[in-house]
Amino acid sequence: MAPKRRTTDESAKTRTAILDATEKIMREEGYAGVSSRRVAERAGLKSQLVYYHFGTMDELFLAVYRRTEEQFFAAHAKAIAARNPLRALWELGLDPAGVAITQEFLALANHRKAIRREIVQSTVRFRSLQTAIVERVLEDLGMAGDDDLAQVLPFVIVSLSGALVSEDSLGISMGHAAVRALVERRLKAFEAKGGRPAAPLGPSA
Amino acid sequence: MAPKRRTTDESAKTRTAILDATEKIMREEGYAGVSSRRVAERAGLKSQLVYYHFGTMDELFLAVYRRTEEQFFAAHAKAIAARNPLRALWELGLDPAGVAITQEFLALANHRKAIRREIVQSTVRFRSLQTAIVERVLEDLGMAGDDDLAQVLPFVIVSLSGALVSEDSLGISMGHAAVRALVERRLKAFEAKGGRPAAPLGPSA
DNA sequence: GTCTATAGGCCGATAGAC
DNA sequence: GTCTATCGGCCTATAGAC
Repeated sequence: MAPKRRTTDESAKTRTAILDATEKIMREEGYAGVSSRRVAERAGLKSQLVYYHFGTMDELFLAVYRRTEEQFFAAHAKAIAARNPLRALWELGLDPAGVAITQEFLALANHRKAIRREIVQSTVRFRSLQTAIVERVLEDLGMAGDDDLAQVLPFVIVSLSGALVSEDSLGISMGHAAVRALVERRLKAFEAKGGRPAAPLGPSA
Repeated sequence: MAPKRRTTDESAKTRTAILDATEKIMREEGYAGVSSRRVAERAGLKSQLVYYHFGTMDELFLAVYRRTEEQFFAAHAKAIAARNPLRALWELGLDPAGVAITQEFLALANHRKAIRREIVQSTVRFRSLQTAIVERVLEDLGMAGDDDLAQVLPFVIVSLSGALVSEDSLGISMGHAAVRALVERRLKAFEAKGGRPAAPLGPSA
């Protein structure tokens, strides 16, 4: 088990080294590449220290997840304060580092119960936050009350950006330029407050 | 190594049993749950037979992938022939079975080189097929030549449906109703040939 | 084509010395 | 808090009998 009292001293340095090594391996080789021995090797220490500091591998994964979550939350706070929060959200979703680690944890959630609970909770929490951000944007545009749009926009932004980045990392780029161009037009329409989108996503004649 | 000459006889039955067992485990526990021993146990035979018939675990994964790919291709052929191919594509993307196995293979592609190549190729192939389907729909609507739309629509349809199903499987449903409603409106607009979408995804006043 | 047997490796996790 | 030593388990893959 992890010690209840973190002695404030140099134990924290070891913990951080373990967390860093775990995160790196997840990014480079996926969660399946993480083992106590390989983490320790990366961090330059013995594998048993992983168990001393985190108890089980599940708890290690959770610790990495919580740390990532905090960084993600901070990024959202910045997005709220941005000149165009929608664009900020879009660019946040296009960050390859964020997408890679998020997808690893999603895959992990698919077959580790303890981790699934945590991920479901935090996904809902972030979606709520994003919805709130969008609601404020809509308010500023005098479009308040369109609850559907406030829920749809974060979902679409996150899904599309995630898919783009994910395919990019595999070397697939087919159709990406067209998708980015479309989103760009929409974002500009929102920026030119009150403007109608350049081309509705459907038949127009 | 797998035998070059498949003796047409009962060897094929064993191969199929191994493929079935592998696919089931991937669906239920993810690719990380697949091992020669567990596959064999599921199929009611000895683990060494997996190596006799497929050589390595990588080749086993590839064999399962190719089989899945064929089924997916057949589903696309059906979609082409459907009354509304766009809706058929959307419903194809909402099939939980298809999404689950696709995501497992995508995760696998992230850290198995041999499998990545195959998946990248087939993703591009399917995207091309989907683009062709959409192009034909646009032609019928007298909207031919909008290359951007023909590329964007498949990407959006696949991304959004995939995200919906993926979250559903984790028990997340926040905003899903709104997204489905929006897509429904768009699909209806395409069906009512020439109709304008009910609500453009952006500021309208 | 299927069997038994086995080599050789990495894994999570624990016990106990210092 | 970090070390050495170790247990028991599951893994990929191969050799060789039938």
